[in-house]
Amino acid sequence: MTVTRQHKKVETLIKKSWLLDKAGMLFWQQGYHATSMKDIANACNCKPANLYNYFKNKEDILYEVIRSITEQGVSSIRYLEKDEDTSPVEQLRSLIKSHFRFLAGMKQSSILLSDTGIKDLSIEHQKEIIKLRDTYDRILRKIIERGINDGYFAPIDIQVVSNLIASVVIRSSFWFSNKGRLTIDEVGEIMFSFVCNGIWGNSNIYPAPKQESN
Amino acid sequence: MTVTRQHKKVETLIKKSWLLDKAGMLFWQQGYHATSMKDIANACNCKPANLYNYFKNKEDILYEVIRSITEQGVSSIRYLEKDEDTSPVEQLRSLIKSHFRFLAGMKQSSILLSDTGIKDLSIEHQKEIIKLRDTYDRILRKIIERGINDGYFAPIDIQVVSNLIASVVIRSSFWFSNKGRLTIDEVGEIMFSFVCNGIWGNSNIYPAPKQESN
DNA sequence: CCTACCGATCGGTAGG
DNA sequence: CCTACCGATCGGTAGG
Repeated sequence: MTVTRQHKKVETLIKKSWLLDKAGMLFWQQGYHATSMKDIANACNCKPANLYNYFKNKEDILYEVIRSITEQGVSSIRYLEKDEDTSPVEQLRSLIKSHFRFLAGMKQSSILLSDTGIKDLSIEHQKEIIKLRDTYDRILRKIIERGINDGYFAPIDIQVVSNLIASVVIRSSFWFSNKGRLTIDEVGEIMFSFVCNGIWGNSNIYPAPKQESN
Repeated sequence: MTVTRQHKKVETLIKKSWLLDKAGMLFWQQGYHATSMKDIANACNCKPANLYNYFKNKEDILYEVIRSITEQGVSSIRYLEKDEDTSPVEQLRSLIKSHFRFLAGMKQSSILLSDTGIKDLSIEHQKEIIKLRDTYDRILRKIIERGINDGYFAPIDIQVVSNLIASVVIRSSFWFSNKGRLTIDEVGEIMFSFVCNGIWGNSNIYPAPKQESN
């Protein structure tokens, strides 16, 4: 009995995440408001009314889609949070490449959906998503801070520069194409080099702690 | 007679651009599909039917809004196109600061509307907008190319790096706030320094032509 | 620049 | 998971 009930529950969850995947694809392709419950139902081979057995309403579907994407994004770099041993430079490289790999790897350029869709969420749901994003920012800022303290990076404005770095990675998932000249990891490497050295610095030399001479 | 007719025409154009301003604001705040013709009419103190005296249909309004924004954006840096005398470094600084000033200066973070709205345009309209954007990319790439040839910048991947630079500027208009700690020009300066030197380089030294020694 | 109106579609519910 | 149905609103037109 209990086993059967749990089995039912698991099946429902699997089906639910499958529905979310279909809905997310449509939201991304057409936009939230341009996608009707009928559209979603058609993509899922069921009737609109059935969707209400899985979700409270349309906004609830959007929320679950965005939350899932955001959580995955944060998860892709969370392993860096507790690590205090690795050099900040290597951590930054990991963060950039991991996050870019995640963003560019999705068939959907999901970030656009998150950016525009957030305003269609209830205030409570908006807050939850923003809280999740803050985790990402916190990890990035901590790496930069350590890098500055340890003499790897110049004494830059942490707040602004962490935003600049995130901007590069996030926005790049926009123009990147799998069919292009370069692979995800090649672009990731160029991106890391750009963040470290800019367009002036030598792209083959990565930061090492500065000498305390001058 | 002719004078009166022209006068009429001018008045219509003024009214039209006023309507576009109102519509653009709504599209940006709520999204294209979430904004109804009635919403626009209400904001313009008229009836929905009247809007069809100025625009063919709803898509036409969106097109004119996006085209206007994109044209203004390109115009803000077009003065750099023919200039071959100024140093590429100074040109890059100008481009970054001009474009960022434009983006951050609008009450609307209009880039989001352009990004998401473009898919709601007809194919022909999409092509026109993309063509306009190409002008921007071309100007930026030319500056970088000159910078590399003249020895100001490292021999970087022009295509990728120009995308990275544009990403920084465009995405930054997202998180920038007028009520924040820094002014538009201060952030612009940090942005320029970041692009030139990365987080490793000294933020007070800008590129000078490299010596041909090694 | 308006009133009056159109068919189509929307998100969501009742009830099984 | 469905059929049947709801009131509300949509973009757009006719005609003046």
